[in-house]
Amino acid sequence: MDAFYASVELGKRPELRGKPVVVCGSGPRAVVTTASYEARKLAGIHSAMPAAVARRRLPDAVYLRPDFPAYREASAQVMEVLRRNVETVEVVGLDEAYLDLTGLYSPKATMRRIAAEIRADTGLTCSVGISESRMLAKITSELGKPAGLVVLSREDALVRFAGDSPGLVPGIGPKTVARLEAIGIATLTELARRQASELESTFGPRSGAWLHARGRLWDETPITVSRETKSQSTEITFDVDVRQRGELEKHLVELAAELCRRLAKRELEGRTIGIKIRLDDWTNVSRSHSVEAPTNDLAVVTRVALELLRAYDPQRPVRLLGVRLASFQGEADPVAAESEAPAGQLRLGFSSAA
DNA sequence: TCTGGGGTCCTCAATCCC
DNA sequence: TCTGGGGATTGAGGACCC
Repeated sequence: MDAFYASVELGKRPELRGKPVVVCGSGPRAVVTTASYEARKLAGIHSAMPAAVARRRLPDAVYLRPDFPAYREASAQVMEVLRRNVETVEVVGLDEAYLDLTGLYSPKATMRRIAAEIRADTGLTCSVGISESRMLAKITSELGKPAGLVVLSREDALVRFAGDSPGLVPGIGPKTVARLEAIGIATLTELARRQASELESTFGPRSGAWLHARGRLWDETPITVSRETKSQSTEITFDVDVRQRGELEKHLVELAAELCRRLAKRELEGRTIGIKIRLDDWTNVSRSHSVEAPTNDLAVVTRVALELLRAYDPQRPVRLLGVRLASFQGEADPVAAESEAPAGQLRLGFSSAA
């Protein structure tokens, strides 16, 4: 979806159309969640940018608090359109999905129709990429933003992106780009030319093999209809770093209560209770402990979380505090039953409606 | 006024068990 | 009995994504 949160806001308040709109939190440490294309164009505002920087660059933009219930509602409508048109839909976050178009007579016509339906039902636009794999569909969908539809084969992509940074591939982030550059790899073509053995010795067997495949824009990740929840967490970044242990413990108790409330709602129970701490110097620390039996019991989660905090006993001011539960038991979540897309002999096209 | 919140997956080391 | 090699599990840390 294009500038999803901002676009939903524009639907709620059409009088803002054409103006730069930025969705972000209100605190001193808030970051930008979404910027409308006007805000991007005018001042280079993008998601994850500190809200304070955005306000300095573009004081006259419209700044809005996120309204997640509205985004969830809009997202559900969009996904409903996808599911009524295509059998295998993998939802990734509120504003992105992969569709298995294998076997369709005309993937392009189908996606044009779906995009039009989404627009008719929700007033929102999306960008579509159609290609031979999940990864290529995603890369391709970026080319058409906003509201575009692009079809690109792997063969054409290899030519088109030959001189681009490997960072173009989803999953290759800034750290990996830097490590690749350090061994003389700055372009996709250079990555594609390296032996698997060399990449494996630098990055380890799994990551090396993965990079070797991605360098040739090769990807066989299946489209999976639904995924099991592996963990759930709640965290808070304080407006001002916290030094007092008592205050930290008070926040931890509140976080545990919030987490348990959400876990209970989804009937999730887990064995591994963890805490996460970010200190003022940005070092991250996590501690966890596994209990005998799966639980979402407030008393147990709170007790273990407090024990972990007391054992670690932060020696610097704390910026962020979080609680997490993981190692969930099998079929606790009714919507989480795993199901995989049919393998599809003739992989004509996958598409991403990112 | 520098850097959110909610996730997934991977690596590596230690430990236990077969 | 000694030794070694695998798995599986835990725990910590980090990269990455929406």
